[in-house]
Amino acid sequence: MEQAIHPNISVDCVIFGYDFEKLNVLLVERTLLDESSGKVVFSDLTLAGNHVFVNEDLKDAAHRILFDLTGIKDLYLEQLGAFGDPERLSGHNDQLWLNYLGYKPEDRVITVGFYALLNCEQVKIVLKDRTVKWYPLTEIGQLAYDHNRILEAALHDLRIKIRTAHLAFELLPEKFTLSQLQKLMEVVLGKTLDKRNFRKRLLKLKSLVQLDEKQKGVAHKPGYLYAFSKEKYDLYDDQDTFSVIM
Amino acid sequence: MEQAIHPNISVDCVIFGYDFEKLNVLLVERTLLDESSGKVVFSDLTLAGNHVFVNEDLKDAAHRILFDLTGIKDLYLEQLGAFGDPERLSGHNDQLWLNYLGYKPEDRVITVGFYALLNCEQVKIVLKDRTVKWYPLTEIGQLAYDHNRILEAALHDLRIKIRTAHLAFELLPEKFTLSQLQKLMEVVLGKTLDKRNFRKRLLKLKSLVQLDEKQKGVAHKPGYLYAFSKEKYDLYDDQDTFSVIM
DNA sequence: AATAGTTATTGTATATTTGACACAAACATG
DNA sequence: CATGTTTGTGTCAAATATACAATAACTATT
Repeated sequence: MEQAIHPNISVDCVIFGYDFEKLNVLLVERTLLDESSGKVVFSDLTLAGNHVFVNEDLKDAAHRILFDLTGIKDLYLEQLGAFGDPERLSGHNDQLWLNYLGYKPEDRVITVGFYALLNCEQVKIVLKDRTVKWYPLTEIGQLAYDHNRILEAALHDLRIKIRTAHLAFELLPEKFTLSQLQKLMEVVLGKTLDKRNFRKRLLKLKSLVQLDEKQKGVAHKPGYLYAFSKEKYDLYDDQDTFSVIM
Repeated sequence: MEQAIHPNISVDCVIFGYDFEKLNVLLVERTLLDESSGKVVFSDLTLAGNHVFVNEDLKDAAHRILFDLTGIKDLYLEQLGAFGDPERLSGHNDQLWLNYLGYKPEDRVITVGFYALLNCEQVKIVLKDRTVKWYPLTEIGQLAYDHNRILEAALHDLRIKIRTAHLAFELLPEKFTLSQLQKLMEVVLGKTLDKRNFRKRLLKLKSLVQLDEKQKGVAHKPGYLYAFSKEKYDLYDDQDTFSVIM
């Protein structure tokens, strides 16, 4: 792989992490220090992103960025589209930062947005040379560049696509209870669902298989564990999808 | 607007045109002549596309390309995403053509796909310096570059989004009959629909208004004309959308 | 002027899906 | 063993989806 950086094309990833409570997004701190005084000029947050290499496929670049941050190789990745407003890097802090990194601040950069889905349990080592943390979706304020727009687009797409059933499984561990799945849908869709009706529908999904195993160590009646069967999903394809869940 | 061409970023548009019979796509002929003999080296078809200007918004670039080809300014435009396979321009003919146009064939170009919708009646002057023609969707063979992939993505997106009601109106003239609308849905969705049930559902749409006018000059009972009301659509917003049509 | 050809318009009965709702069983804890 | 907590399950009414056919309105032809 050619390692030269392409000056005009970048990739930004909205990394959604679910912790059984809420949706979080992995954000990277961007802190500029004054070179002489060492004082903080500004400090804010960005999505995980970087320029692509000149001979690198866009999706490969996204996977590379995800791997560097989470150590996971095969994350679910969905492209959101290109963001190419000529003014997208023209914020004051953005210009200072690009200059600091050695880019030409006036260069046109279009970015391709992706989003990734994972369960927070999956990612242990989040630390690197820069501070990277989970932020609850509901508490995210203003981000660098046009990253709020990208986040918005990602959330919009997630809310639509999660109805196609298999997306939800990316946000859960391998084995999960129906209640955990329901809670996830409630968090993402932003509304509560009826337990009995939810189960009735879910059990129609051929790709959702009940295991011979129950939850352990919980102070209540343990639920059966379920898993997503990729084989059955591939088999039944689109019958097993779309608006199965509401 | 800065007129310098950006060497690394292009825009390609899938222009869908409906002619009350079938879906068509506007394609551009790409014919390379041997400079000395004048013989045709190859001749094939491409989507409507071009490089963006360095300070031009992506959507603006798409509109510019559409205007140059159709003379229409306000076409419905939807972004499909970025296509960035490093090998996307490496076909034999593609390399010859890029060289002929004066680009560096080895340059990395990512393209952003869009699709536009219009009724074939809307566009009169299709001629320019290069041959541009409507091709029935079902008869399109192999296109240049990765344009078959872009076309596929556009069609997929169109089939999903047309269920959100207002897309269909872009493919019809201002006034249309319910049968014309039904035929359009049948063509796009690729299946026949029950007339009575179709009408029952459609008439629930608040944004679809019946005019005091009937079809004229047809050799059968004339149908009422209908129109799409953008005002009512904006008013009722998402109640008026999604899976109203099946 | 009558007829043939074509498409528009409309309703009902049946099957299917959705939505609301409550209680006993199973585990951990103290 | 009593308490707290979550699981797992069925029915009925309402809404929605589907299948289906006969008459009306126009043009073209004779």
